[in-house]
Amino acid sequence: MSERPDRTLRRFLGYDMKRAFAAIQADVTAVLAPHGLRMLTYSVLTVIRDNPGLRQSQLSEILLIERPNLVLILDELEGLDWISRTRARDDRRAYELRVTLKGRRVCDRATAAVADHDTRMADGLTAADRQALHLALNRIESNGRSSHDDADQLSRP
Amino acid sequence: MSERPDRTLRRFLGYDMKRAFAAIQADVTAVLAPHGLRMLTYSVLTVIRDNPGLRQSQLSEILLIERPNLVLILDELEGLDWISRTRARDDRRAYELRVTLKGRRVCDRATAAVADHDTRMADGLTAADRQALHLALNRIESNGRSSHDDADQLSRP
DNA sequence: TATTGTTATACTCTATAACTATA
DNA sequence: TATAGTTATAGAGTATAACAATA
Repeated sequence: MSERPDRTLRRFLGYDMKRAFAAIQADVTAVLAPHGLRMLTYSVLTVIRDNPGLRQSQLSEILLIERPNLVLILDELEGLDWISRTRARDDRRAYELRVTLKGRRVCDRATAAVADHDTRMADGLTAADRQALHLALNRIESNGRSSHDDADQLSRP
Repeated sequence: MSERPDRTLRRFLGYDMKRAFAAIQADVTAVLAPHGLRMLTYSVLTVIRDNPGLRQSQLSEILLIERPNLVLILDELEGLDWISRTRARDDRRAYELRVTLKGRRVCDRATAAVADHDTRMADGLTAADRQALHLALNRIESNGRSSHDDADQLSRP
């Protein structure tokens, strides 16, 4: 086996990103576990915390989670009494999502732990490096959205 | 719903990375599909192409794929006659992996397509931006490995 | 007729234990 | 006894179709 056995793949941003993200995911999963959360449940809880009264369909769009998959995650959080679903007065099909007092405590502690984790993962990067990384990642995300939109346009002319 | 409903999560590199990687993954999956490949099968094929005679356990370590999961991927590639498994002469437990002529053509065409995709996803980034991004991602991957090693040390003092 | 939330289902990727055959 | 490859299996995460209640 040669010195850099994945040299062809290492030229691609996607490959480096998959590996860097796998490292982050493993670490943040371990960080969240003691709080009773996973990446998905944590991000759902946090977005509801930031947007009281949010509907499930809105949450689904924000976090790019299909509505059917969101139902189970919300069932879990509701079962723990960390969020509440209350029927919307103006549209009785929809639920308004809110984080309970208990859920707020869990969410805030978890956010502190995740912030620590994030700092650790960025060790060796300057503030400018971090900022540039955020910008580059946002650019890539947006490039992906564009090419997806293009495909949509092509398939429905 | 507020203007930036995921503002808390957007502060974290992991969140931006998950979204950027999801965009890349969706795009590269669509790019590879016409070649009969997925991300996993493509990366396996490419690493074998770069390292003829590689053993499955080595491949497993390089790509961070558990050996049992690799077996099915190799079965698939072997079934397509894109790779060959031949018993090693010096160790009759192991297989030597090689890409067939047919597999080489598929792999090279796919690599050209993935290179295109990679360029598209990096649209708007300068060569220096790209270079910095590679370095930052490698740094994060390595930070992840360190914290994992630390945990290992702690659990076996 | 369209939308909100839901159920059922299937597919991919990942992870672990236990087996076989060789070493 | 240890290692290489394999089998079986289970768990996440993700995706789509179809349904009931409501708009």
